[in-house]
This record gives sequence, structure tokens and C-alpha cells, in this order.
Amino acid sequence: MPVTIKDIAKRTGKSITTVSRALHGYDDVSPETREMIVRTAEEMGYTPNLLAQRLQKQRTDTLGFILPTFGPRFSDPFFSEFLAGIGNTAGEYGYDLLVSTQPPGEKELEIYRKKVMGRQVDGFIVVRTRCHDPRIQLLREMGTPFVAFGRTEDDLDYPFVDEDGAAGMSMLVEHLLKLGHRRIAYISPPLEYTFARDRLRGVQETLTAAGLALPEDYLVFGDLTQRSGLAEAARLLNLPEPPTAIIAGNDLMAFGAMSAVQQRGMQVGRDIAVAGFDDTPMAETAHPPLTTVHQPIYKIGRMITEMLIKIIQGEPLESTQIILKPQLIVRQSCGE
Amino acid sequence: MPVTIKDIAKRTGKSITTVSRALHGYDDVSPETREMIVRTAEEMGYTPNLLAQRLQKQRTDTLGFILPTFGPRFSDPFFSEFLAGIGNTAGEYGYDLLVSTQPPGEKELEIYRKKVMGRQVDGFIVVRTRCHDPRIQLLREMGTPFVAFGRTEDDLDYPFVDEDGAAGMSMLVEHLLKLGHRRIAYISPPLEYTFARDRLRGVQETLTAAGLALPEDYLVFGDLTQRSGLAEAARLLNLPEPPTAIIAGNDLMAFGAMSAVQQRGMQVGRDIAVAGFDDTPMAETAHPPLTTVHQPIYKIGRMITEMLIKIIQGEPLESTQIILKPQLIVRQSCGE
DNA sequence: TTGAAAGCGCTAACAA
DNA sequence: TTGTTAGCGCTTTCAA
Repeated sequence: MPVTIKDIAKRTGKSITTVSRALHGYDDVSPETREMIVRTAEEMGYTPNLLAQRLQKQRTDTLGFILPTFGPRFSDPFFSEFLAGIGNTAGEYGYDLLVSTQPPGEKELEIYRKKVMGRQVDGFIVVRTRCHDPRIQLLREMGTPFVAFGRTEDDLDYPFVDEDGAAGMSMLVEHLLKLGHRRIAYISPPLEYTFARDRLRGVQETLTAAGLALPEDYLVFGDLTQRSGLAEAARLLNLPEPPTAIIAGNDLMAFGAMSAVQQRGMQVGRDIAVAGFDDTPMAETAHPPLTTVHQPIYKIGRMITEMLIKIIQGEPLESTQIILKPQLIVRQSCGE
Repeated sequence: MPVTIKDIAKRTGKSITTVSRALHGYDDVSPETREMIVRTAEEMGYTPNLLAQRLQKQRTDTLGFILPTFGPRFSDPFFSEFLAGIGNTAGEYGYDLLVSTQPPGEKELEIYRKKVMGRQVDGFIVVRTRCHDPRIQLLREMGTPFVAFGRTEDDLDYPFVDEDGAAGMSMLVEHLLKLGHRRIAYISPPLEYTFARDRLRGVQETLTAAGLALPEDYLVFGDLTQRSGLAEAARLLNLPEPPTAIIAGNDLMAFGAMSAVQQRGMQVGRDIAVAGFDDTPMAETAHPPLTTVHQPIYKIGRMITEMLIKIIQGEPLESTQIILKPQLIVRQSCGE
């Protein structure tokens, strides 16, 4: 049986109120009493029952996060890094993290609703926003504090952090143009994601500005996995007039594209350029090292968590909608 | 203000007791009353306050999991897949998942203790066990239900699931021997992990049985990251008499090793063999596809979670200590 | 079939 | 400086 303040009260001969106050360091308890209570609490190995505290305080000190998993072989470095960011930050601020795994769809919203209505969380972290994201709408309706990684295309006012994907792609395309590439193909993530449209726009606009265009058969779609990157790159390479450069909408697909190139006996960076987006840890140690656009995922996780905690605690935010400037990381996968 | 059973009681003119019973489908409530109550509850958008339910029930219906993160750029496909397994299973059984991130060390145990003593979780999932794992000891002392992924070297009786890493490595080494390799090097994970000793033993014993040995300079140590795999493989290749085959203790280091080989202009699978362990999703789409030992991480996550839930619910387990037989996946990274 | 009342462990307003 | 009391929202025993 775990120790409660009642047990401590009995043992010290004080009331539970006094015990509670002593343990919280209130100054309306005499120093001797406080010291005695604190000591006995320690001796008895007391740990407060958080459930009871939270029920009373009407606060859960818990942040919710729903991991959008896709199938069993779910593996995305993006999420482990992001999770590390939010987990560490939450811990530092004394918050717990309640994680659910659920692919996008019907049941997803049900979970958000249940966690909020069941008063299990004080707020939510939303990741990988979609153009018309029902989660954002729901969370706004319910009046739950939340911060998102990413924007939507609806004109909704809500707090988020995002990277300027269009600008990132623009830098990448400029880089390729400067290297002399004219036949540039793009493997896009599914356009339901706002970041996918953003990045695609960056590619298209920059090509157009250079008097080029993104031909229809140079625009293909993957599902963010390495496997799809490989498959789509293979299709591009089979074109009568294959591209000389392939940009993938994320690093994972870029790795797949590199494999596709290498499978044909060609050399990435010499025979064909490949680039990604995210700058995951693997990008640096891949062969050849991947040219990509850096996205500080860990840091974004931290920022979002800090913003959310401030909102929950009613503190003012300097800025609620943050768009980070991307950084181009030139490595060897696009040649010199 | 969220709706409580009190509100429903007021609205229906019944007592909160009756409301509670009706909502739980007890049969000592008249059908009409029940129906009326259930309907009003729905109309009012009632969702039970889980905190209150749990405080009363003295059960949290929550599983704890502490993600051992190492530094900010933490990214390991192992964990995302494992997390998907435990998250999905927990959800199916109506359990929540409380995730903390914390590198191994002092504070780690503090978190385990706090979650248990604070009655925030009914049980724990422990991952990546170490030879003398203080977490296991602590959890046993506290009498908390838990299931581990991996064994320890202490002779403790506790429930776990593990794969026979020695057998896996044995198969891998046999495969390389059959291909004619005699100079086989091994990049081992840190030996504090039980699985690392296990795998190393498999390598050594199989080589010894074949009349060979693992020379001292063919045994190097990485930290499970791709970066360390690259660095250690580079060192091996610099040896006066470099190995013809490099086994890495996990896939991530194997990918790094492949990069090291390729950086020198050599071809993996032709000039030198590289093999891994885990069979992460990337193994299949890498170039060349990686020969490795399959570990059903998602499935293990599911098994462990189901075992833990059974223990919590007091149901009997058929077997509490499960050791899975590994499977060798031959791809192209070791040649024909 | 229903309701009153106690209690899960805690905090806090109020009184002494 | 301390204790009494009410109450957070719920479940459950007991009595009606």
C-alpha cells in the first residue's frame, strides 16, 4: 500500500492540511513542524498520488501527441527526432507526454476528442498538418490549447511553427540550375499535406522563373518512404528523356532515389544529381552524402512544446506563428 | 465546463448513482430509466472524467515507456517501429501510453520510480536491457508489473521477449564462411547491452568452431549509430590486412559501414561483404540491399504489450520468457 | 429499482 | 500556526 498524506498525518500527529502545506513549503507552517513532516514523509517514502492531485487541481500536466503511424513497418527518422524534442522539453517543464499511435482517418479524431473530453491532457501537439486539417478544426472547436508543426490552407488563426518549404526548395533548385541542370524532376509527397504543396510550389516557381517548367512526367508522387522513392525514381529513369537531377520531397525518398540510380550502375553526384529535404542524421553519412535542406526537427519540437506550455499556463507568446528560414546543405549527391 | 454525471442527474431528475449505473449498463436500472439517461448523456456530450474514474478505481489503465534517447539528433528506426507496436496494441486494449524520453543514467531510475509511486502507470515496458540493468532491479523491488525487450546477465526471474542474437549471428557468420570469407571483422554495439554480448558471442563461437578466431583488431566498437559504423569501418579498412567481410551489430552501423566502403571507391558485395542485424525497413531498399538478421520489432512490441496487459489484469501467461528464433535475410551486400 | 453516503488522495477556503 | 470542512468526479456498498 502506498503512503498517503493521511498516513503522514497520523504518524506526525498533525492534520492532513498541515501535512499538505508543509510538503508544499507554504510559510504558514512552523519551521519545526515543516521539518518534521518533511522528514517523516521521506522516511515513509511518500510520493504524492498524481491522479488525486490532478483531479483536485483540474489540470493534468500532460501533453498529448498522436503519432501518425502508417502500417506496421512504420519507421521515420523524422518522428523519433521530433519525439525526442517534445519529450525532453515536456520533461524539463514537468509535463508528461501521452502518446497514441493512429493513422490519419476516422478514428484519429475520436482519439483527440476522447483525450480532451476525458480530461487526460491539457493540450495537444499536432504534427504533419494537412491542407484542410480536421484535427485543427476539432481542436479549435473544443477550445483546447494546441500548437501545430505546419500550416493549413484554410485561413485559420492558430499557433504553429513551420519551415518555409517553398524557400527551401527554391534554394535547392537554384543550386541545381547553377550546376547546369535543366532537366529537373521532383518526387512529391502526397499533396494532402500542406508542406508538400509548399515544397512543390517552391520547385515550380523557381523553375518557371528560370524560364523552365516542371513537365508533367517529371512530377511524380511518393508516400514519403524510401521504398516509394526508389520506385518513383526508377520510373523517372525509365523515361525516354530521363532527368539529370531528381529532387525528393524528403530525405527518405531521396535515399530510395539514390538506390534506384545505383541499381542501374550509375553514380549519384556524377551521372545524376539527387537531393532531399529534412537533413536527417543519415543524410550526412549516406553515400554519397546527401545535399538537402536542413530542417531543425529537434529544435522545432522544443519550440512547439514550449509554446504549448506557455499557452496552457496563460503566459503571453511573443509570436504564435513562426516560419523558419531554411538552410541549404550542400554535400556531394549533386556533384560539384 | 465539461458535463459531469451530476449534470446528467440534475437534468434527468435521477441520482448520480443511478446515472453511473445506467451508463455502465448495470441491469438493476429499469430499461426506460437507462435509455433516458443514456440519451441525455449523449445529448449533453458527456465524457467521463478519466482522472476521477481512475482515482476511484485505483487503476490507471496506462502503460509507461521510457524512450532511451541519446542526444538531440536521436534517430533510430528501431524505436519508431517498436513504438508503433506498443502504441497500437495498447490502444486496442484500451490502455494509454505514457512516454518519457531520458538517456540512461541517474535520472532515468528517478523517472521510473516517480511514475510508479505517483500511480501514473499500471506497468512498464523496458527496452534495450543492459547486462546488469538497474531498471529491472528497481521494478522488481517496487513490485510493478513490467515486461522487457531483452535479457540481463543477472539470474533474475522476470518476463521478457528476446531474440536469440547468438543464433542469428551464427547463421550470418556461417553464411559468410560458406561464401569463402576468412577475414571477418565485427563492429559491436557497446557491451553494456546484453544483446551486444549475445551477438558477439555468436560471432566468436561460430568463428572458433570453424577453426578461425576474431582477432583483436577485427573487433571494434560503435555506438549503434550510422556515423560510428562509418568511422569504425573506415578504421578496419585502414588495417594492414583489412577484412573481406564486415558484420555490424545493427543495421544502422552496417549502413555506415557501407558508406565507408563506397567512399573508398570499392563496391559492397563485390569487393567486400557487409552485413547487419535487425532488418529495418531501410535494409531492403539500401544499395546494395543489406544482408541481415531479421528481428520482428513491431511484432515483439505487440507481444510485450499483450503480455504486460495480461500480467496487469492478473491473467495467466502461457510463457513469460520468450526467445525468438532469428531468421537470416540474404540480400546482395555480401555478394553471391 | 433507486438513492444516500462514504471514500479514492488531494488542495484550499475558512475558522479558530 | 493549525485544523475543520468541502469538494474535485467518480464508483460502490448499503439501505430503502
